[in-house]
Amino acid sequence: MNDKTIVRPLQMETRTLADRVCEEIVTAIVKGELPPGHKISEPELARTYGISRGPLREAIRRLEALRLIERKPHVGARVVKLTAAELVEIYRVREALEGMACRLAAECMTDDEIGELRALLDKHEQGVEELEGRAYFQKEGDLDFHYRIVQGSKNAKLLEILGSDLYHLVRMYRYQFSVSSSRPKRALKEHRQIVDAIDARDPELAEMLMRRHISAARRNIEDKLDTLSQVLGEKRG
Amino acid sequence: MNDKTIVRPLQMETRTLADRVCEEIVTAIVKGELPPGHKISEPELARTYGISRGPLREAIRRLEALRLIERKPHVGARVVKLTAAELVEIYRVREALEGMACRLAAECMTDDEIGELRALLDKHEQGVEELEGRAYFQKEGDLDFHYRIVQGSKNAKLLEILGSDLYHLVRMYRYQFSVSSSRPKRALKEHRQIVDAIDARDPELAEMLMRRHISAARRNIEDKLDTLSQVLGEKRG
DNA sequence: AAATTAAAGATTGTCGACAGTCTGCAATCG
DNA sequence: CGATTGCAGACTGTCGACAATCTTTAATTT
Repeated sequence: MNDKTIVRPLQMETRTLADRVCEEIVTAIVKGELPPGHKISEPELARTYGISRGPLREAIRRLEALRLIERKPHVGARVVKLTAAELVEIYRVREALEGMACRLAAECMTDDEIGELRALLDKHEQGVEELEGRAYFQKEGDLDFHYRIVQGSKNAKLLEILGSDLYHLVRMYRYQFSVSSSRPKRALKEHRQIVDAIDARDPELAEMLMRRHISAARRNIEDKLDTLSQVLGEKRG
Repeated sequence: MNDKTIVRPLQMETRTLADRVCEEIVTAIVKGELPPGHKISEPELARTYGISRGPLREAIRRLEALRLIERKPHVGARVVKLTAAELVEIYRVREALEGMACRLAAECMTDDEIGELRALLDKHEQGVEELEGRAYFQKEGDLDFHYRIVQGSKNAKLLEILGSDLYHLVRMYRYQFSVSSSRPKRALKEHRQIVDAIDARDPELAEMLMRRHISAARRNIEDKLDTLSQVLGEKRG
């Protein structure tokens, strides 16, 4: 009960080496510094981060759990290549899980949390108007909104799956394709409808709206990718 | 293009040590040989399986990814304790994901797969009648049915999440609480309805039926656990 | 006697080294 | 000239050992 309770000077690295390196590699992958398909060389990365192969292998294992890299025995690890089909699959899963999250949020979210959600949307609206709504919305704002609703569901499993299995991949996709949400105003409007349904404590409406919202985004991606593959397909077609 | 296509004599252990040990520990945990809350001692387990701590640590990390154990830095790993609340959370997630899987299965499943599904249900019906439907149904038969529908969705992400994050925990719960599905005939009837909806290529009905099916199972668990905690709660007043 | 502190034991995190396997290149043969 | 085989290099999988941390026990003090 004495000086031990002082705040540690600079958050004395209580986390393990593997923890920190894992985080760094995650951002490196999401930002594209480690591009998809890139070979992960254990000795090279170990030198890069100044650690031994032991902790690095632990970090790599964790990245595999996050579905950011894929490993083959005796061959090595590579950064995942997100194909169009897989991205669509992810959006199907998001539709299901976030729909459920939204339903539960309408039941469990506190009034304070709903207020914060509205404030967040107001901030987004500013961003949409000021920047003509591409840069801000595309990056983290949108996922912020979705993440908070998942938190509002008070369901740890939902949070766990969405947070550790899916959102990293979605973020990676957005960074690398530089997707410009392409319908920021409409998305914002849909977000407001969703909050209204949650505020009205209408679980079924909230779920339906969220599912339509994500489903629309999925169809948006499907269209883009279809036209893209058509253009590319004509060459080898 | 010659003899290289012969089947390998005895599937020369191409998997790594960590792979095999991980599998063994998974079954040990699911079957309760390693009970919930049990401390995972690295040196002890290493001796048990006759391997070094290196591969064992890798296996432990994989178990952590499967959510079967929890680790704290510098303290160690313990087998997860499945609380009632967490189990209900898992069933919420299953309701969402398997509902979506069932919807997609109604669109994507081949007629052959549907036929196999019906055959499986016939086999289950025999089991229900012969054994008065407890032992067989509770163990693997039910999850077989659900797993096949998820496979029928042709969505790898769904299969990944359900297979690696949730089903192990459900299996563990069933082994350890020895839950006797308690409504085998009704569940079988619901299963048949679901297959009928898939066969009719009615995605929305299929999803709704699957969700109701899992939701009923969840309420069943909630009731049991409520009464159980009531009984236990009277002691501590 | 209870509580606090200090030391001992064990365990986890980290490291360097060795062995088995895969990849790529080169030399050889058809 | 193309395909196959052998070899060199690099890399991953595995192992044993050391250091840092946590837990437990015991002694000391109030």
